[in-house]
Amino acid sequence: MSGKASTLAPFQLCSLIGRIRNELHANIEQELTRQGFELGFTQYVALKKLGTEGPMTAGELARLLHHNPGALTRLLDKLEQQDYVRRVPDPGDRRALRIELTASGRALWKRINACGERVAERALERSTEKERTQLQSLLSRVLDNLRQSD
Amino acid sequence: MSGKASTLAPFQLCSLIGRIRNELHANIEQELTRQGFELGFTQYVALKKLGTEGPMTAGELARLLHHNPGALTRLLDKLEQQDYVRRVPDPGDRRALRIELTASGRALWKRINACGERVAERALERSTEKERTQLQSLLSRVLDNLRQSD
DNA sequence: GCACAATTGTTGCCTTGACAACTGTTGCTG
DNA sequence: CAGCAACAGTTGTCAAGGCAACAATTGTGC
Repeated sequence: MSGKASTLAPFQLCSLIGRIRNELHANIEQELTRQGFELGFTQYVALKKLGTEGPMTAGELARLLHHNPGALTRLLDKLEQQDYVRRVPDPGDRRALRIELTASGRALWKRINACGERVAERALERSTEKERTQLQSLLSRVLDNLRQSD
Repeated sequence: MSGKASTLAPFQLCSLIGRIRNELHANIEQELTRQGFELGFTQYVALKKLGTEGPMTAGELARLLHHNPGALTRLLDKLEQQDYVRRVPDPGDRRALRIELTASGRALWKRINACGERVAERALERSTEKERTQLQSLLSRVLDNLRQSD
C-alpha cells in the first residue's frame, strides 16, 4: 500500500525477499514444533521431497534441494539417525545410494504436510487467486533473470 | 510464463523465495568481486545502511539489518579491521557505540552502490513499471501476513 | 543514596551450509 | 583390457549466524 515509490524498489527488493524467506522458515519451524515435531526447515523440505517424489539418489535429492553434496550427507545422517530415512545401496550402481523413507518417515511426512500448507496459506492471506498467480509469475521471471547472468 | 498453475503456489512460494534470495546474494557478491571489492553480502548491506542513514548505534544497525548483536559485533570487527568503519564511544551513554564510516569507508560506499543497483535492475528486467510496484505491494503484504503471526 | 531491573555490546558454544580434497566406482578410449 | 576421466558420496575445514551467559552502564523505586 502507501501508493507510489519514487521509481521502484531499487534495493528494497533484496531486503523484502530476505525477510520473507526468514519469516517463512521461522513460521514453518514454529508450526512444526507447535505440532510436537523437532524438525529443522531443511529436514522438513527433504522429507517432503522424498514423500512426494518417491525414493531417489542422494545426488538427485541434493539437486532438488539446491544443496551441495556435503551438506546433504550430514542432513541424511540426522534423518537416518532419527529413523525417518534409509540409505539403500543402489543395485545398478555401487557408487550410488537410494534414499527412501522408512515407515515412520512416511507416517511423519503425512502429518507434517499440513504445516507447510498452513504457513503458505497464511502467507497468501488477503490475496486473490489472480494476485497469487501473478505473484508466482513475477517471481519466476525475477529468478530467470538472475539465473541467466550466472 | 507457461500460464496457469492448477490452484496456486502451495509450497512453491517458499522454494521460489529461497532461490531468489540465494541468487540475489550470489549476484551481488559476484558483482562486487568483479569490481575488485572483497566484500561479503552482509558487509555490503551494512556499509550501505551506514552510508544512507548516517552514523548510528550498534544496536540500531543490528535492528536495521535484522541481525542479532553477536553477529553484528563480528561483522563490525571485520569492517573495522579493513578500516571502513570506526567504533566511537557514544558521549551520552557509556554503554553504547556510535558506528561511523571512515573516509575510505565513505569512498567505498559510493563505489559499491552501483553494484546493488545493477543487480536489482537485472532482477527486474522485462518487468514494466506497473508490474514492479505490484510485485513490491504483493511481497509487502506477504511479509505483513507472516510477521503478524509471530 | 541504594538495591535492582533493564539495556549495550562482547564472548563462547553450537548448528548450518559452502567448498575442496579424497575414496570408491563407472564408463569411455585407445 | 589398461588407463583415465567423470561421477557418487563422504570427510575436513571454514565462515556466517543464532542463542545464552556475561560485564559494564543506565535508570527506577524505595
